[in-house]
Amino acid sequence: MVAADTPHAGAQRSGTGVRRPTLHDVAARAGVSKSLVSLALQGSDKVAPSSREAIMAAADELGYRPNRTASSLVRQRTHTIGVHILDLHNPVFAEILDGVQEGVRGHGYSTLLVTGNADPTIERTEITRLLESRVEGLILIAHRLSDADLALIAAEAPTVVITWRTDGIAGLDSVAGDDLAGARLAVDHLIALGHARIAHVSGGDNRIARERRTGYERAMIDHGLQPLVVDGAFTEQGGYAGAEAAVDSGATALVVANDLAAIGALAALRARGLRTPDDVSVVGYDGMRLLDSLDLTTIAQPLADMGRAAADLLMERIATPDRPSVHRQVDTRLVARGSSGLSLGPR
Amino acid sequence: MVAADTPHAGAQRSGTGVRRPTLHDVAARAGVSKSLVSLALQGSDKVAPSSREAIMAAADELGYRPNRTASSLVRQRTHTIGVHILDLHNPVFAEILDGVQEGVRGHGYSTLLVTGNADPTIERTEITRLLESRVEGLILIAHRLSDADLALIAAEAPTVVITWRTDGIAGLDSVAGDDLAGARLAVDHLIALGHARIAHVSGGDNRIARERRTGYERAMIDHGLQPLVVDGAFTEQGGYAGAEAAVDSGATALVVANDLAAIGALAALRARGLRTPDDVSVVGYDGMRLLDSLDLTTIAQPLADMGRAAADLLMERIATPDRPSVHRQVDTRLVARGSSGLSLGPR
DNA sequence: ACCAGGCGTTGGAACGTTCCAATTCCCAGG
DNA sequence: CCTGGGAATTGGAACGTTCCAACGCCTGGT
Repeated sequence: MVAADTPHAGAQRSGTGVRRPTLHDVAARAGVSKSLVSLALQGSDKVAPSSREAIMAAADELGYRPNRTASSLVRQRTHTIGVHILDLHNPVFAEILDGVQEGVRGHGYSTLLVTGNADPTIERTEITRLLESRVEGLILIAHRLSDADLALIAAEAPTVVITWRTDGIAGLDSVAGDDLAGARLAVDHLIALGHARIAHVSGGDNRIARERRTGYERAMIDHGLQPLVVDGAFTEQGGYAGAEAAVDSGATALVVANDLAAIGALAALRARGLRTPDDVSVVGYDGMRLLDSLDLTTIAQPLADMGRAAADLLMERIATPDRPSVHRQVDTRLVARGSSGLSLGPR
Repeated sequence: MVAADTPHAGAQRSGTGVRRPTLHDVAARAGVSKSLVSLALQGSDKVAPSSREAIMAAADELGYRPNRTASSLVRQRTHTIGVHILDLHNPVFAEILDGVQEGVRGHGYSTLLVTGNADPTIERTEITRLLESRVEGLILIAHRLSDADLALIAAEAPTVVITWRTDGIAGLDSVAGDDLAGARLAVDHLIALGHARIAHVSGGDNRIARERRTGYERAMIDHGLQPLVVDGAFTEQGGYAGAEAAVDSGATALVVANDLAAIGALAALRARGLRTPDDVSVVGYDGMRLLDSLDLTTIAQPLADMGRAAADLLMERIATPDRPSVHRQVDTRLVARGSSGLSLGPR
């Protein structure tokens, strides 16, 4: 028993005043130097068993908790990676995030999470914050940044973009499916079921939406069919409105830009008294888990795997910062469920 | 122009070697002391305009980026709060997280996010990690910790538990709806629609599930009806299996433990060729956004608001660590949609 | 001509670690 | 009895900030 004025276990209140015990305090109580405490706590084998015991006991009694900020400062490593997520509302991103979490935890990293609410300005400031916190890498689960901004960011920290291919930026890797091919899968599937009036409910004006739309258009043309694109968005509301417009134009099948919008489309059809798939077939895109229960056909991507792959890629780049950029393409496949079925022919 | 050996803007590669510029470097280039640079960067008004300009220019040219870890160390503030989320797969938690993010960002905080995958051991180690990172507060979006663990944690950092009321632990506040009353709302609604054979698909063996179950049972008994509880879980699979068991027992209406399970229940009914609400009515619990499109009746909680409320509570407690514990109860209401309707009477 | 006082600026200590170089201690070998 | 050397331990510098006390300088009042 030493130093009556050092705080002791559990006693300090959460808030003001009472300083948390440091290495010094533990050292004083154990009767050794702070260096030895540091060594012991790191599990070094050059600490005498007797000292180790005394140190552990002291640390325990004081409720000592190492200070990572101090440690980070001197080691020049934070063991933290920054994650930016475009939109927490979309379960798809949450599923990717889940994979990311699992992947980085496996490597002993924590995640600092930010959202930009799809606003490039907020996105930039939030990412700046991550950079100031000296994250060792960055994973962007979709973003709205320009290539120039992206290059600046990637120059400061290894970065992985999930959701679309990004080439030609040093220090940056990407993970994505092939949206062109995926959209074609949907079209082929519906044609095989006998549909001809297949419409596309678009995802708005952004990179992924354009890609999927193009894939749809090309596939239609290749089959000698007339593309029909109606405006939508990557939201339930977007899918709802788009589906209405599409059936108004006489479509018997819908290739919807993403799953969320497909759920909205289904609601629109239901509201109109149209049955799925008897009257109108629907195919979504992304492959979120929930769709299984909703019996919705979709172009599925291995979401959690994408997150894990991004984590792996990032770890590799942290280890080898100068290696060339890598794009990891995940496979996209059609998961046929009840929302797509035999067409009853043009009405 | 000074110091030819200092790194210059954009030039340093992301990885090895090249040291990032520090206050010293900026100071050297601007021809002033590091103290003045620090002052200028903090926007102090006691820096001469000429110096300020020179400093800003130098910082810019060097691509200077303040180091938050160093700053945190000396200021004893990290401006970071730790968030633990039980399960990223459940959109409900994501919606709460979204509110949390918004709430803390408004106060200039970042979030360090971890998941424990519903395993108390992982949960503890992940939260330990947060504590070591010296987060200034903790928000637990559901957890599996014991009260003892919780008390230990709350003694180290202000903590808010979302999802159920937690009393009697110093330094800890909570935000939740009234599950007892909520379950009663569901029962009342179904009885008003003429149902009598109302079953409850439970959420398994955990605190919330028990609460909702008890609410259901009491409401049934108060109405002179016989409770019928079938085992389920807070997952689609749980709801699916539970719904099968319930209809086998002749139920015409289902109060399902949460929305995810309700979606599963709907799938089970569909698979059996039962129509909703004509054959069987279904009521979920939680109020996730998606349900609107799915036309599923639910006992709704203001999820994002709960997240924001937790953030506010945490900010208050950080400001006043010693104030008494607060429980913020949010209101729970029935949102009637198509999945619940008039009963056709007992079959 | 001198001094008070404000403004702008500066050096240095501190934050809590890690890690290197140096020191002490002890024992075996000569 | 001395010495060499390994094991155990230690002091101190460093990491990049913040902030305090103190400094020099200029201006204006007397």
